[in-house]
Amino acid sequence: MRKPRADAQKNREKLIDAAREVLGGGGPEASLEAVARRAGVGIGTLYRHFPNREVLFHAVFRQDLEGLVEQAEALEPGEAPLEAVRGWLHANVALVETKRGMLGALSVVMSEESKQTYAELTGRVVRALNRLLAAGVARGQIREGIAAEDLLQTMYAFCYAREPGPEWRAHVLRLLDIFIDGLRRA
Amino acid sequence: MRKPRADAQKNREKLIDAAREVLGGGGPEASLEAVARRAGVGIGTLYRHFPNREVLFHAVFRQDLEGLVEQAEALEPGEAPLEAVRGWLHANVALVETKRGMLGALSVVMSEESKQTYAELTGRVVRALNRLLAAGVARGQIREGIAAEDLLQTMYAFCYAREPGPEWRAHVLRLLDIFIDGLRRA
DNA sequence: TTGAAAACGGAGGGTGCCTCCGTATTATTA
DNA sequence: TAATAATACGGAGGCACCCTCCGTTTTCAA
Repeated sequence: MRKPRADAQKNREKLIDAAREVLGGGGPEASLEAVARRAGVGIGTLYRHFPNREVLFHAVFRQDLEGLVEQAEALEPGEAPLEAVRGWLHANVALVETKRGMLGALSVVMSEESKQTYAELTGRVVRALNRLLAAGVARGQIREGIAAEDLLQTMYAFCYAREPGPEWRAHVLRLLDIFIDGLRRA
Repeated sequence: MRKPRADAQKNREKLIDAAREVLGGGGPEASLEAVARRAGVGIGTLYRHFPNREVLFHAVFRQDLEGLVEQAEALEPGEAPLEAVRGWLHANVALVETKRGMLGALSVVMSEESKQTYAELTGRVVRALNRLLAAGVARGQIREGIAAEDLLQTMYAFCYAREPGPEWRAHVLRLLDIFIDGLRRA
């Protein structure tokens, strides 16, 4: 088993980046040939790396999710742990905004492998958020009895309660901020 | 302004029926050429009647909705008004089941005309349901303070709370039946 | 340096979208 | 009823996209 070729890896990256731009901007229906063009790569190369649209979606989404997870793990409670939480939730809302279309197009059935990957990633997020929450509680800044899952669930509920539109993000963030303010120790 | 041609009207009907079958069964992405074939009509005829996919969706949906409205208006309170309500709600769930994909594909922006049409149809449904509810209350069979809008909202909430799947309909109907049982005068 | 493994690109066959226009059908007029 | 004008029909054709296949090019390792 020889070392993977460098050009293959580079093209893979280029394709994922191109897909993020093209499929994010033009909606999940955008042409895969446009993605290949944007990546400066032949259509055959795209299909070799990603045998269908969905696999490509997953690759983009997984990479973005990983970024978000790392961001969460890098957060330091510092002076204002609640503000750290707020910032991270805002970033997550932004991700939902760009990925909504793609996520809707993902089949409900995932491979065992993807399921495991996602479970692991959300596990890491939950641990990171819980660490921040615990720090806030220890400092007497955040009320007790709140779990990371509560935050995530609330955030997704706000995201999906309203249909996409020009005001969507502002609306979601406003509700979210009210909720976050409610987390402060009275 | 002469009388509309009979063949045109007939083809329009055939196309709507074909669209209901093809787009209902094969999902909203199914080919419009398949719809035309199924209707036994040229593709040009389809496009003359329905300049794009969405207009065709609306036509199918509007017709189904009209059927449901007429069904509601035909209901007689009779001995068991609550059972009449239950039957109608079940029919509505069935409609949601077949139309879910299509509805999702409908653009959020509708013409003023469609909006008015739908508003009028739901108005008629509300009146019909309220009539049944009032009859039930008068007979002492249904608790007071329930409005048609409550029923519709509850039904849609159950429909959209769960993702589509093999158990979807049974699950929705079960929750709905529990709710309806709760409407009985204690 | 060299050759096999790995990856590349894009032509090609299939399908769908939508338009356009010559042909056929229908309603009206005489 | 026959002629005519309005209306509708069908499907060929042009374009884009999907995906596969394979001759060519690049890379890695011996």
